Amino acid sequence: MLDQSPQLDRLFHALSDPTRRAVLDRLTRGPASVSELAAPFSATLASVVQHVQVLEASGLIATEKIGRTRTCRLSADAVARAERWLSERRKLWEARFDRLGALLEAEAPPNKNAAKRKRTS
Amino acid sequence: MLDQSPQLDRLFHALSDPTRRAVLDRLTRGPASVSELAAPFSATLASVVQHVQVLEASGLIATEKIGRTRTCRLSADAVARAERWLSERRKLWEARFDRLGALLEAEAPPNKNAAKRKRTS
DNA sequence: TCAATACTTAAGAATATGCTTGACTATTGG
DNA sequence: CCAATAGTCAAGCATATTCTTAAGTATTGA
Repeated sequence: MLDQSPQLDRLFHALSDPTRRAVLDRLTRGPASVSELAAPFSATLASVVQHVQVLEASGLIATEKIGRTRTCRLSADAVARAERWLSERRKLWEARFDRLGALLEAEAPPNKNAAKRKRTS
Repeated sequence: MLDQSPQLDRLFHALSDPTRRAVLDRLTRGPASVSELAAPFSATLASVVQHVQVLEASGLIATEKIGRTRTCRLSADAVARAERWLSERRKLWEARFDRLGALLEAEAPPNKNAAKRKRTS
């Protein structure tokens, strides 16, 4: 299994900002230029350009510059990737929960091998 | 529709760190104490405590202190909430993509009302 | 050609994050 | 009681993030 950490880092970090999520929301209604994305916000164009760069680096959107305008569009792939990561964990957890059952769960003895050291470097 | 921005901020921010995601992974295998969570990492206990606090504030995990040990467990609800947010956007996007079709999509004229000002405050 | 448009880049300031060390508190086993 | 255990808290530090302003580039329409 390859290490997809940096990619997931960028993906979830990109999603953690409300302005960027609003940009994604706008893009679900279709492609838009950077200026169009900036219009609804109390933000300078430069600021929105930076958000767009973060979104593009995360893979959540793709952009294409034609003439002097840059058109941005959502990339369903990256959204699906983040969704899948979450889905896998939720399913694992729910499967485990189902196996044990609520009653047994309530009295399950905690794992016994505690950490012996402060660091593991 | 209530503003769930701060909650989603915390949720995705919590997911954006590899150590925290590893902690979540560990917790899909069952509850664990803070020391047990710290054991696999090159991190001090204090550092892991801080990550646990971030995860708890995001709602992704719940913790309970019994005696001197704090037991952490995954909260499927929050995971499902993040998953749902992504799923909604992906579906919107895919639905739109399907409606237009790949061919029409390739020549769809971009939205015409461009931004006229730098700020909207 | 020339001014407006649509970014783009750079630099700086304010704030947030993540990590470390060190001190401190609460429990627990002997 | 006492030492070890499991965490907790508070600083401090380095880096990252986000926003702003200002200046610069590439296109486009008249």
